[in-house]
Amino acid sequence: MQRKPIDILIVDDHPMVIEGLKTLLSDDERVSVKTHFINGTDTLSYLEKDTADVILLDVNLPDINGVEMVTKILNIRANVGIIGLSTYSEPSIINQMIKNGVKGYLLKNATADELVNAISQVQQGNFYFGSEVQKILADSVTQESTDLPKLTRREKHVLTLIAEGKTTNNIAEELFISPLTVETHRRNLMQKLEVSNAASLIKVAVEKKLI
Amino acid sequence: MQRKPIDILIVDDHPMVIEGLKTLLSDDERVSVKTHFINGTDTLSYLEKDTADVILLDVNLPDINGVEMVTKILNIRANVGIIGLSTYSEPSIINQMIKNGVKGYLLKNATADELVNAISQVQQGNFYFGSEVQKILADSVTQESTDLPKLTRREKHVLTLIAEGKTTNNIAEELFISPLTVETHRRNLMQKLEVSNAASLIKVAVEKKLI
DNA sequence: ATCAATATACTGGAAAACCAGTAGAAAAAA
DNA sequence: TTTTTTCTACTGGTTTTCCAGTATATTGAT
Repeated sequence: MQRKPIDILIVDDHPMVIEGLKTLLSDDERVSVKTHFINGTDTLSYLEKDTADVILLDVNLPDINGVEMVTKILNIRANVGIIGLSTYSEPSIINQMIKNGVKGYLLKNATADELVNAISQVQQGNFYFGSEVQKILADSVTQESTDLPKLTRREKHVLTLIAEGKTTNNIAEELFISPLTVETHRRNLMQKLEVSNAASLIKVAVEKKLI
Repeated sequence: MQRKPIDILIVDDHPMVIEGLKTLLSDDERVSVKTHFINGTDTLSYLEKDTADVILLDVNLPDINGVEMVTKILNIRANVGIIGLSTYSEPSIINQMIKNGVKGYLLKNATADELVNAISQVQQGNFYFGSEVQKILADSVTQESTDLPKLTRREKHVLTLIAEGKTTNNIAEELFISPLTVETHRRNLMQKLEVSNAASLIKVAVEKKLI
């Protein structure tokens, strides 16, 4: 029994990846690449008129970031399955993507087999994550929330300024607030992030990809 | 006059990139992809027995880093043209690659045209850099050496410890030296890296991929 | 063997960061 | 509207970093 092939949409700004995916998928008659886009905007406007079964979505698009893309896509087509694709594995991003509703996630070193597997699983409504991705997910559970203890907007702002190497006084000038206030923010940041100096603060900020 | 096609070697650990490159290059009869490898070791042992005209070399291989690969390849086959490939543009890496002898550098969002162009230029002994890469090179000239002003081994070590958020005294204990010495190192580091506090120091260290 | 670079260590003083506690105003949430 | 959170700001005291200059032992290179 030959079923209708799964319609695939590829979204990636790298021509060589697009071609690669098409080639890898062309050998398998269960899937059929419908079309491809090299940015988020075009993808979304396409989805307004037409749809697909599964979208292979590069996380690093030139215009819209991957996490937002997931939300926007599912807003338009709630039934489409999204598989995230990225070169490197960034726990926080992957976690956010999953929260927003991706059904699968693969690194770009995935094989054709993994790819087709992921697609058919996702099309059936299941989840599929590459082996490396699974490790990351496991880690992020053990480390009980890789994501940061909610910082306020102001705190994040101050944190980025600290990370830029600005001194308390510099920051105070830039934000038109008292240096004492800046210090309070820094103190609260250190407390929230459980560190004891500005250096560690930046280390954490870098780790959590805050800056 | 139909010349002998340029023999290409692809080195990349992403199946989809390999397939993509093959597809993109298959349309052009001036080039011919000889074979491909997914790691550095296999590539080098191949080059011991056989050669190619141009190597498309992914900078982020699983076993050997791109910069070293260039040196090793040219050690075996001095006449081969190497084109670096990477997803993101990292000035320091690109600069090092060029120093070590790559003849071209492209980001993975390069088009088929750019790719073939780069290959034929490099094969003729010329240089070819993608437009984004050229911008970076221009910037790094203006910023007079994006690469770090030689740090001593000890200084690098101290820098990493600072970046880990350790205090001067911690570091002193860890290295069995006086806190005053650690401070001197830190001072010299700040001078060399042209910053004025530990926070910036870490920022720079992160930027330069020292840690 | 000698010279240069590196790693080590100190003094002393100024500046900035760090700690603890408090508290009013503004904005957001209930 | 009331409550809570966030942003703001202060006092006062401790610790650490930052700056400038100096100096010796240990490497490494020629």
